[in-house]
Amino acid sequence: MPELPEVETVRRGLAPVIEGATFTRVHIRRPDLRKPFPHDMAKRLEGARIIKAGRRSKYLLVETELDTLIWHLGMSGQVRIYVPGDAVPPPAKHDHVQFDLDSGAHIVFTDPRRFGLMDLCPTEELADHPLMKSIGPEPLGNAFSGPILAAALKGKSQSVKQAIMDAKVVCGVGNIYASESLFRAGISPKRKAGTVQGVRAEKLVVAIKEVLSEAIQAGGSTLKDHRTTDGGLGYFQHNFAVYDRAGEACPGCDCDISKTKGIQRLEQGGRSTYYCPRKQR
DNA sequence: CTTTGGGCCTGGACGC
DNA sequence: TGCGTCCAGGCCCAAA
Repeated sequence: MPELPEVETVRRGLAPVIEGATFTRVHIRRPDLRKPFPHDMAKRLEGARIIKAGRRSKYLLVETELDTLIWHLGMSGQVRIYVPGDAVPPPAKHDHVQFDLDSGAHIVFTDPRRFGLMDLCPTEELADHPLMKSIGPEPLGNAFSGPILAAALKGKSQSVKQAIMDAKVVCGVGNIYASESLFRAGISPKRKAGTVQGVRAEKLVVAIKEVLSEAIQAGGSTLKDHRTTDGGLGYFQHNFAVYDRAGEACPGCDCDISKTKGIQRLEQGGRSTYYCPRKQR
């Protein structure tokens, strides 16, 4: 399910298809996902021209002349794009929302677990929207740096893994990329967040930026023609160093796996963490 | 204020 | 084949 790279991949797939187009019809096939849809969502979008397909954290932001559609893919959300001329199949069980555009394109949102979310907000009030206003720095932006991360972690007693998954510290880092980033930075997921300062914080920031950027690159390669897209993982899962690899050797491992037992899995805050106890301290 | 734990949903993988 | 259990990429909220 979508972490930031997957959401960004979807955004890049959507942008050339929807920017400049106008919603002609919005089909809403159930009253809610994680939260109820705005009661007038279809009415407010139909006839509105799309200015931009944006993203903040893991939220897609479809900006129209008046309102911005705030769109979260949840755990299992997928977006399919049908360009003009494509046949749109009849709605499947979990196809909850469909957008028809004046260009003849169609966008279908599928979300079996229904942890996704859609809301509307007048564009000029977006920054004050409850879902937007307490989000921390974008991991790929210049405002996310070693000193900024160190300051955000200072005094925190929780684990660094849980801390970097807190969107107020840095947004967009989910369960997979938290493990991957910590491995790359050589930092134990169990380390107390407050002790990640100075060079460690700098290394972690670099690792997060690299891991997310590489994942976006890999995701982008799966939709070269920008015809279809989905909320899946692209090809990056083949590049996971530690995630879901308990018992395996980590990349570049030179220890005796029969003795060290390789990559370890542990549970933090009810979520799985994967790490190498020898390389991460 | 920070931190933890439960809850929201369905489906797929696995063991018996 | 079926049934139960566990697990899954996110996030909010109540409670401590």
